[in-house]
Amino acid sequence: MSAEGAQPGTVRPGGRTARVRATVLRAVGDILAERGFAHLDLSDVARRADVGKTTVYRRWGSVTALVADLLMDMAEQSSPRARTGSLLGDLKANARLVQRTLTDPRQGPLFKAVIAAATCDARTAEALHHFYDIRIREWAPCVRQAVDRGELPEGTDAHEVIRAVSAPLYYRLLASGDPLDEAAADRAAEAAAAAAKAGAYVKDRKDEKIERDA
Amino acid sequence: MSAEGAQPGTVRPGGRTARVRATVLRAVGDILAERGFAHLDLSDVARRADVGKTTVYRRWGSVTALVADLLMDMAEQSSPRARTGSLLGDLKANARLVQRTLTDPRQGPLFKAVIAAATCDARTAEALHHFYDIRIREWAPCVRQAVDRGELPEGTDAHEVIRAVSAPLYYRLLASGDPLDEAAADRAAEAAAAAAKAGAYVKDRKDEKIERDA
DNA sequence: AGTTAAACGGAACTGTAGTGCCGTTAGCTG
DNA sequence: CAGCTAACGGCACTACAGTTCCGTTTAACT
Repeated sequence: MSAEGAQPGTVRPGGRTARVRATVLRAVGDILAERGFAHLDLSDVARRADVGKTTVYRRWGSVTALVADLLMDMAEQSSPRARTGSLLGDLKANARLVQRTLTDPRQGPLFKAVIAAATCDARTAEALHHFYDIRIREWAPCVRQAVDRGELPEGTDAHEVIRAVSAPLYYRLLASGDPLDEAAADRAAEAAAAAAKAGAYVKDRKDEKIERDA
Repeated sequence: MSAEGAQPGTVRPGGRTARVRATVLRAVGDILAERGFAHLDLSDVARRADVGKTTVYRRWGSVTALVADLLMDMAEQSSPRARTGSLLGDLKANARLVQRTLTDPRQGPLFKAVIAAATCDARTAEALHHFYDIRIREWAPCVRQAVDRGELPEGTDAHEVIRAVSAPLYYRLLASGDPLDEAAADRAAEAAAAAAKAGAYVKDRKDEKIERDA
């Protein structure tokens, strides 16, 4: 007898199963990139991937689950960090990378769609957070090295600095709509570096100036 | 004869028409806040608003158009800025306001959903950008006053500083998933203030250090 | 108050997304 | 390489979102 609790695709992950997954995720990415999250439905995915409709419904079952799986896939391909020798150089390289990704004709719309999907479902959101966690971990050493070199104060939260570089770019992409050019990327990097040098990202500041209310 | 190009609701905007719009937008907000963008469909809206299904389809016609109209409505209610007397005080007040809004049980999910909708449609995105443009204009004077007081360098881009306060909070909400607490808000304000003081948001820097490549 | 047509709303219709059934293909194990 | 069954895929079915049609209500203007 088989353990009936197992999800389809987990017992025999290779061969055809893997091929179907790759084709389907490719189709999902294509649809998200060119039509956006709102126009994604499972029937359409099955048609585009040239795969049985039943298969898509059985293995994923919902739009958000599809996107979550796509994010798992995206999380595996990592892009290595820069090593320019200075904090500002590294942060600018990171900012430029993010900026180029978000303005790319395929990646930009894709990221928009993936984030939209994550707002609708907890599991998808979790997959997205995992994705960014990996990317941030990849780049955090830049900041730690800057601390070692004495460029930044001791106790600086490396992850927080890396996030500070991306944040303004994502804010432009999703909220304000301001242009996402190289100047914006450089500015994001410079601002993060300046704030970090001023100690804005030093963590666990128990020695903070005494609260002065009441 | 009537100009047939006119959109429904524009010729007789008062009375029942206005009442229907208010009820429908209320229902849209409710659904977005409690179920998210993916589960919003026009039939459901009509049912919840206790309004003829035909009306919703005729006047709005799509989910994104509904959200765009909701954003028009949201843009009208503005929240006045703080006047604490110092840049950091004002920025912290702004950061706290954004943080409280995004963690509010109704407003938080609503903002997520609205941003998700904006990623799927150009007109909705435009409405969202307009919404943030208004909010940012409202708070920009804080920064200009700080320049006048000599707290910030001449030529500092006021809008950019205000955006820099919100950006990390939205990044947490939508991308990284890190906690959106008061500490995060204070950090965002402090980082923006520090970067601004360092001159990271001075615009039109034609006197920038000479490019040194090739 | 009366007139006009803008806007609403009920009811019937249609296309298609989502589901269930079952036979076929092919991945893993020994 | 043979057997077992996980996983796929075609087909028929269902439910409901989205559309059309037309009669009713009522906002705007005189």
